[in-house]
Amino acid sequence: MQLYNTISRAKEPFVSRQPGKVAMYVCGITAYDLCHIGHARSSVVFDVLVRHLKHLGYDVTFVRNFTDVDDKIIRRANAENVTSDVIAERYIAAFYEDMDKLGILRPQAEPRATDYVTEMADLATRLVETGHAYRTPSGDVYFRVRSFPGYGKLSGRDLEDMRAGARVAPGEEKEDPLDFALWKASKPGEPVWDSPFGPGRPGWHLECSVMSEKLLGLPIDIHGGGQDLIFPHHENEMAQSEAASGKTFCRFWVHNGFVRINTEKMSKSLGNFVTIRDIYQRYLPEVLRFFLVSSHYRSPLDYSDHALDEAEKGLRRIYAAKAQLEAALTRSKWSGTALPADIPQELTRLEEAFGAAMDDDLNTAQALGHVFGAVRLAGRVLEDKTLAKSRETADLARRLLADLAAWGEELGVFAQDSQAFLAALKACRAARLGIDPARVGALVAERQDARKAKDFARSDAIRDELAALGVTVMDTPTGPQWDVA
RNA sequence: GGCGGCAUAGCCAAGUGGUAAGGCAGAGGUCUGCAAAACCUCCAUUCUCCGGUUCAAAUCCGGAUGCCGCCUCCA
Repeated sequence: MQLYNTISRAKEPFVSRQPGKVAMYVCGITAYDLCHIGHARSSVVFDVLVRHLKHLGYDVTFVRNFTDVDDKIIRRANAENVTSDVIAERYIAAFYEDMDKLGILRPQAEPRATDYVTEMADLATRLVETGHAYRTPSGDVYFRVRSFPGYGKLSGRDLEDMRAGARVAPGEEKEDPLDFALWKASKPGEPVWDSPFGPGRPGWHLECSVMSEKLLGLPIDIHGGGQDLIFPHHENEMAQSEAASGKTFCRFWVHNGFVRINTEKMSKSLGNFVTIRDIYQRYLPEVLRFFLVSSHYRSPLDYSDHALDEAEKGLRRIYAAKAQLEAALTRSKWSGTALPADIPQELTRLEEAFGAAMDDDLNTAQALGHVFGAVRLAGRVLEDKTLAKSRETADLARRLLADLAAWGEELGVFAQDSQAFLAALKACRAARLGIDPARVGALVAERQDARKAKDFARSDAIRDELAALGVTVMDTPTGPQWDVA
């Protein structure tokens, strides 16, 4: 497959360091608050990447960390008068709750920074010994940026440009304003560990360097995260790891685009974030996931209720097609009518196109276009009264269902029982719009009585009443069905 | 100030040299008591604007305009 590599700014053919095996590391969350849609996007993007690599036959070792020591966690812990680990545990549990509903597969390892403090101090020690880092009188340890010639190669800037940046303020004890902390001397009210540098705590960038090397070995195949991590986090990780090991740190750097709200980045600092839980109150988790995979992972994605409404409609149509295919297969007698050859050929084309889209830097938006192609194909065949009875149609329907399952496996959608999903969706939409199912049910029954009595004026009047509530009625061979308009 | 990205129909969104996927909305039709759903058909001679390269450009180059991001914690 082709994968866009941030460091080369180009799509490259993905080749793993070891045939058939992929070592992948993604920066996880800092556990200090509930996750928002931006976290959902990042998680879904790398989940889809893992799923696609597995589909291609790779044995994927996926590591995603939890940052459980950090300024923001400490601040929150102090505000609530509890320890940092209480805060971290709380938000890690919340993370799992949110992400499990989104269908995010669990990684092979989920290391926590606090379990690797000794190794982090060791790495800092090595860097000091080799001249890549230095200690300060107050007990901090800084990475010496100018000791690493490649600094800036990931984010595409050079040291002089960065130094010219007006907002880089020199730290009092730093040799260079760009030097960053590997170890911070202890301060009152902060978690503390012993180290060769005295009591303190590790800097943020160190944990990913240590845990990726320890759990995966260098060079790792894929390192992922949001685009906001490119600088300084990933640049610093790479500098530390490569300076210490002399090896390439990572072969493919993959970064997802931001979720925006009113064309601005959604972020904690701007305060314009919507939590995953906010969404779950009004939309099914799978709707959120479908929305997230409906555009390319590197593009900015504008969040709005309207966009989720559209995703919901699209997903509903696919599940409705799945239900229709399943219903068609319940027929007991089949005819020998031949299906026109172009129909299975069209499906073959769609199957190939889906795979090609996924192989092209995970083009899920294009892949989804082919899913809809299959949905239309299913409708076309099932709509034809003669073809619908054909044994060859049954074969095609089974193949379409298998395709939907396989495609859904890669994208992490379409896996639910179709009837259960459609019922849940209906209930969710009714609740969102304040529609009372009992009242609707009574009106539908009343309308059906009127229809049986051929009192169409009355039945149409009831339908208008239902429409005013936001409900549409469908008369099917098995009786009336209603849904939220 | 430095570095980078984006600009495609009413809305969302694929498409990196060969003549504009897909979804939503909309119009007409089939079906239906009428509808809805589903299906069929239609819906960008054109890709922010101005130049240039080329037989050929939404796609490459230069410029303009607008929006966004990173440079500070951030997926």
